[in-house]
Amino acid sequence: MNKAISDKVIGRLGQYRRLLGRLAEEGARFVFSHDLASMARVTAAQVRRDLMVLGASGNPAKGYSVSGLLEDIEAFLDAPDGQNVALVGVGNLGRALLAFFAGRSTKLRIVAAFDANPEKTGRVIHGCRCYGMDALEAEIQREAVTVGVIAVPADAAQEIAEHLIETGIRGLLNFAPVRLSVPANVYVEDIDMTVSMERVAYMARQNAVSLEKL
Amino acid sequence: MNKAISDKVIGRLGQYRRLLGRLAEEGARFVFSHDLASMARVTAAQVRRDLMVLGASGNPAKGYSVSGLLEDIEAFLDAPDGQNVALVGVGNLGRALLAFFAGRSTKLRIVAAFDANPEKTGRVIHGCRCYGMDALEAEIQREAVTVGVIAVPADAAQEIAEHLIETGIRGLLNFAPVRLSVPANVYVEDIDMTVSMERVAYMARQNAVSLEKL
DNA sequence: TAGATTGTTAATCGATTAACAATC
DNA sequence: TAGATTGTTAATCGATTAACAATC
Repeated sequence: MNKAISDKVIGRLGQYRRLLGRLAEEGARFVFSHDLASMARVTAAQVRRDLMVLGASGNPAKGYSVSGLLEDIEAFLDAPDGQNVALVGVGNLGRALLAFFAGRSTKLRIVAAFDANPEKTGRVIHGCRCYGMDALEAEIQREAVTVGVIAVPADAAQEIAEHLIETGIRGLLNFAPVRLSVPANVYVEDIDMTVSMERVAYMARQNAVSLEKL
Repeated sequence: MNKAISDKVIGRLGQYRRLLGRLAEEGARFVFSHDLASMARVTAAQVRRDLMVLGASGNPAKGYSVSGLLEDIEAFLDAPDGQNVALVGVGNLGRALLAFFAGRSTKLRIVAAFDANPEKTGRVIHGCRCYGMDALEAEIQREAVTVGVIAVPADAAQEIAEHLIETGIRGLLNFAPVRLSVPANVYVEDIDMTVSMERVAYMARQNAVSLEKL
């Protein structure tokens, strides 16, 4: 029924949560839509609309309750029992991801890492055990993994994606610079650092040029 | 004058280039819009529109020339003399980025890395020299850096961004999970892995649920 | 030629924003 | 109360897609 909620809204809710967490630490009890808006770089109307979608409500005099909003967003975004994540590819990027997410959240845990290179398997990196590719299916099922992270070279990514989907995974975070072809019931988010870097470079140049014109 | 070109188009052109590079390696001379479309997960009309914006043209009988398109996209996306990039933050992620971009492109080079931790400076990592923060301004000017990559913890990111902007940088790729506040003439692209991971987890759950309903 | 694709305009779609009555 | 914000609908905006004449 809440199928209509787009991934953009989900992303913004994630951002609001982070800001609210910071506000809660600072001891703030209430927050207005425009405060969240300026911190998340969206409009106040957008914030109100997102919170309306969420079913959260505020008060014209005080704004929204920080703790209430945090609870509402958590109830919406998080799986009650958390979700387990598997990482494939323990190269530089893979290890950075393990470090980045280690202990960051109790709801999303990278519980297993996999690599084709035997030198990288059999150890524990940033608290995560690394297995060979032959252990993939068994470990994913044992740990009830629902999210896969692909951090392998471009030419291996499609095969790995198919392998992960076969085990039942329905969400992939893909760092390989290729477009994966997947069934419609699998969500893929691409983080394409090559494209991002090129885009930033182009836009930087445009901004530098427009500066010269002044 | 080509100010109207959005960053979305820039991103797609980057993707087309990658696909075209692969096609060129395979020896393909010509390509139809629908071939590029299926590989880049967009519509054929979208591809034609993007190429029209670029000023490239094709032929109803043969399609587009692979090499011609590559040249056109390069002429559009790349700075003739290349652009230099500076990385700030030589942690796990920073080192992964150095490895990822090392030797990948002759047009975009990470020419200097900076870190506040003296243990990380004074060495060369994946071909890139690492400096202390005090060398930032001098090195950026010496190397004529135009793009900055921020790979520091969230609480240091805003300060670093301001520092980079002071040196004249107009494009930032930000991996820190904060929204940077920057002047309008600075382009920031956020790669927020926390938000991405949460979104994938949510969508994976939705897809798993809709699967159960069948 | 017949059939398919390009180039480009018009129509559609979805998301964002503006607006304002209701509320505190 | 007066002033500001919330909740929500209507208007706007921009990007995507459909459509089709021109072209090979």
